Amino acid sequence: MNQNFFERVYDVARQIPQGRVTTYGMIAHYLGTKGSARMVGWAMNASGKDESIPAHRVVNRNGLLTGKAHFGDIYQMEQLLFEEGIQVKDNQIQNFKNLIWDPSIELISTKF
DNA sequence: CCCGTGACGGGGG
DNA sequence: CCCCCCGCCACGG
Repeated sequence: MNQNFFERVYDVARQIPQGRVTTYGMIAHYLGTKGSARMVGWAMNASGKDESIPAHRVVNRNGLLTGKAHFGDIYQMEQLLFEEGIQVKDNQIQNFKNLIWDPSIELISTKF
């Protein structure tokens, strides 16, 4: 089940619509591993070279760009979001609540 | 094998 | 608002 974990994370991440964002915790919760938000972050870390995975659309529960240090340069994550119409100020996504895309709500539970 | 280290999050003070 | 603690678990030293 664990080798699939990263892939399951990536499958969810790939479905995040442009201009929307989700959180590590929401993905973990959707996958049924509520307490493993950290592993979602680890998965994003490992996804680094795969450009089909929109890692910039995954932020922490407060809408902060806590993962920006892992992109090419420290402005890359913010830049990618900006190109999708998302405003960021001091690492904080503006209008965060209205941009959240929660897989547990937005996706039909087709797991299995 | 033990241990520190996190792109995290919830709870409590 | 701030801080600390704990659960989580893959990975590297």
